[in-house]
Amino acid sequence: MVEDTGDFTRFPGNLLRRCHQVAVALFLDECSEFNLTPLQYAILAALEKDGPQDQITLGGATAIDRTTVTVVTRNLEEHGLIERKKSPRDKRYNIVSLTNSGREVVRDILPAVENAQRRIVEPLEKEEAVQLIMLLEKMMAANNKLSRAR
Amino acid sequence: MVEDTGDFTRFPGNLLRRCHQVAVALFLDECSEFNLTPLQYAILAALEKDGPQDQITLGGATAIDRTTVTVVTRNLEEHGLIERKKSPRDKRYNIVSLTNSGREVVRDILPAVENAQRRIVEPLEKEEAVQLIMLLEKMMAANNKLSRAR
DNA sequence: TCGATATAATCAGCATTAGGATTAATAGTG
DNA sequence: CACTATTAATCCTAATGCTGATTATATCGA
Repeated sequence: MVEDTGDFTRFPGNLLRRCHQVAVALFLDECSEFNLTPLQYAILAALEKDGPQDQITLGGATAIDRTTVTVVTRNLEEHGLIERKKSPRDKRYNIVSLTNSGREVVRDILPAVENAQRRIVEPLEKEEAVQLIMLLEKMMAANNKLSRAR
Repeated sequence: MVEDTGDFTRFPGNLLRRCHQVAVALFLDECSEFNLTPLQYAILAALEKDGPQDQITLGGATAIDRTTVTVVTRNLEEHGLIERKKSPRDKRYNIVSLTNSGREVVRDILPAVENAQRRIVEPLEKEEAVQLIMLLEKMMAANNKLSRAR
């Protein structure tokens, strides 16, 4: 019996990488007309839900690393979907807020985003999809502290 | 009833992104002394399993995009873990093979890689972990064609 | 044989993810 | 008040991932 050097392609880490690839591809496919990436959408959705906030808070709400938040928000600002202003109280903070244009986009894109999410779990039975989401949330909650963007 | 603009943080795509983040972080933590990333390991493991092969085949075996294979193999070559030679039969092909040093590393690192995989699913019950792997594989198999690295 | 087609690898460019260093600003302590 | 520590944002670097273009090579059909 030599066969216990597991097949790497079936390791959880590798499966998560590939499923994530697929999820991004489906998102981009469904949302192509809006020219928004998953991260850009996550930022806009967080701003719509919780209102204007600084970049660290935004990173916490979306689980996006602080340096990535810098890049993504700069990009969204250049496209006119958000504004960034230094807080007058504490000039270290950039307060990020939706523009009217951004508010419009984040609403209009929602059906496409939901289609993408549907397609991601489409190969699964309904109960399986529910189960998957539950398991992923459980894993994530426990390993919360491991990625810099809490 | 207004509450059907779902919470983006619980969408499958977002959960997959975050779980993948965690998986990469755990891999790097466990394997830090070997200075190998998950993709570098995937390439070495595929070479150990299937022997010397061209970059397209390698990309197929690991589900890594062809341009990423170019970057990762160049890096591994610079570190002396693999060799790349033009096939004499067809000079379009780079035939990639493990060096002795690479063969050594891919064997020595295995326990650390397995520890990482264990830690990824550690928050789950044993049957839950099995279920998760099954569900991820099912999703992936069905959406196979969606990412360039088949 | 010549021309069109196909294929492997690479490159350029952009987005995502993170670590580490730096800068600017604030807060806290003696 | 001055010195220290902390914190938010940014920059640099590097790895991952994909699109599209280019180059070199090979193949197939007329």
